[in-house]
Amino acid sequence: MDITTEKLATLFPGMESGLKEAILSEGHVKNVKEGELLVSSGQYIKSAMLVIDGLVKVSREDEDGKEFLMYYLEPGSACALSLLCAARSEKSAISAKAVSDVTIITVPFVLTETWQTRYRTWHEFVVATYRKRFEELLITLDSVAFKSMDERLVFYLKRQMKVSGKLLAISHQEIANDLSTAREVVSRLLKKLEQSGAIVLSRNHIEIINLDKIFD
Amino acid sequence: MDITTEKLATLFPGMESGLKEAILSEGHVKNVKEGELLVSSGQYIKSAMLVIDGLVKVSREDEDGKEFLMYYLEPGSACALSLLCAARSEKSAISAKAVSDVTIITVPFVLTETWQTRYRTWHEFVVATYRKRFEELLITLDSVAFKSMDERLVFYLKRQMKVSGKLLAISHQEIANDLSTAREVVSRLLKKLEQSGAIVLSRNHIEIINLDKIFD
DNA sequence: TTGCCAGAGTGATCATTGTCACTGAAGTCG
DNA sequence: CGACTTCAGTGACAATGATCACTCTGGCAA
Repeated sequence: MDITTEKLATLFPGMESGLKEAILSEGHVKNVKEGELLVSSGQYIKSAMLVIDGLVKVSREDEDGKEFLMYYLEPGSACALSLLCAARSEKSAISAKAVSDVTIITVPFVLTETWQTRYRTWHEFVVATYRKRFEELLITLDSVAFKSMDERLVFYLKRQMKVSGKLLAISHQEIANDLSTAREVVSRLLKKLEQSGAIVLSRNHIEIINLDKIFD
Repeated sequence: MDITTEKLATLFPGMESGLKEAILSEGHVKNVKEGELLVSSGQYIKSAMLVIDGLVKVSREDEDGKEFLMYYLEPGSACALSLLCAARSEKSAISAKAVSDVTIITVPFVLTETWQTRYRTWHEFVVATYRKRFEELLITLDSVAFKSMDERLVFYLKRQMKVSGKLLAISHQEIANDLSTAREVVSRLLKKLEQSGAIVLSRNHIEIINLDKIFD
């Protein structure tokens, strides 16, 4: 893929032009096919990653393989983890997976560290990224801590709708993984939502009609 | 309380001396009594807060008053929230409470923003703080997402022990709040821990004997 | 076409947690 | 010393979610 300064300007509006040029000249463009992992659990990260195209799903995994959706990264966002590099974690770890075909730019940390002082807007970008991820993580935490499964499912479907529209090509099993529960539970709750008219179920996909009537 | 540059140097080892002087001259020292709130839920934050003395408990609250322990702030740490200022949040919010008598230094954001460029070590401190809180939040999230109540309780007691020693002056109700569950549940599980010899229960306090035998 | 398989639906049952309704027990303050 | 209040213990029961054991269905491949 060909990435221009204009493209970067649209994705990262606040950045000064010198920084954008540096990203283009120093960064490595990388394409990742749908379904592949950008970061697998337990791996060391030594580059910052900027999402240019596609959708990235960031999950947490525990020691025995259970996983858990944290948030999605859309074009114009960076992987905070790559920035914070929580690498030496003991038990649980993080994985990033391409939901669609994805294009990213990677920049070694050695370089981004020098950017911190050289480019004011890089620093701003890093702090904004932290803030954004922190907030998303808090929202995720809220839903786990305070909500029951049916509410969490509705919340999940709303989030899915935001990133991929009203027609979701996703299996019950996958939803169950993201919510860290069992497929049967998801099936039953989806059935209830269908009966209430909020969604329509078909094999391998779910059509969202209206989730707003459900709760709040 | 009298705060010297030496005191700051011990608490914030990495900081350049100019920054430490700036903190002393520009910051406001504030004492908060045990049990009082530094930040109450839903409030706007317009200053950074550096913890000098005492222990601060940071919790999340949802719309109907249920709360939830996020992490503790010890001397030498900053409130990331004050740095990220997630103020405009809709439903849930954050509160910070003094567990013991606390001394903090507050610095208006207007000032800290200029520090970002003026003092390299301030920027480093901010990023390190983000990273630290993010990791702690992830660990909290793990325990909620993957663990059952008895495991979470043990995890909680271990964390308490780290911040306040083997003798915990805390009621079952308070533990229940922190874990976002019911007092009865906590009572029952504590009883089980006592029977297994891991702790000793008394009125208004819990003595920790050995939590290591319990789970891994 | 037939057979196979992954995804989905469902009932039965169990374990965990939440809720209710109490009883005691230990301060504490007039 | 009562009278009150707060904290803790406990049994009974409800509700939620996890697990097991199936069946059913549509699509794909041999």
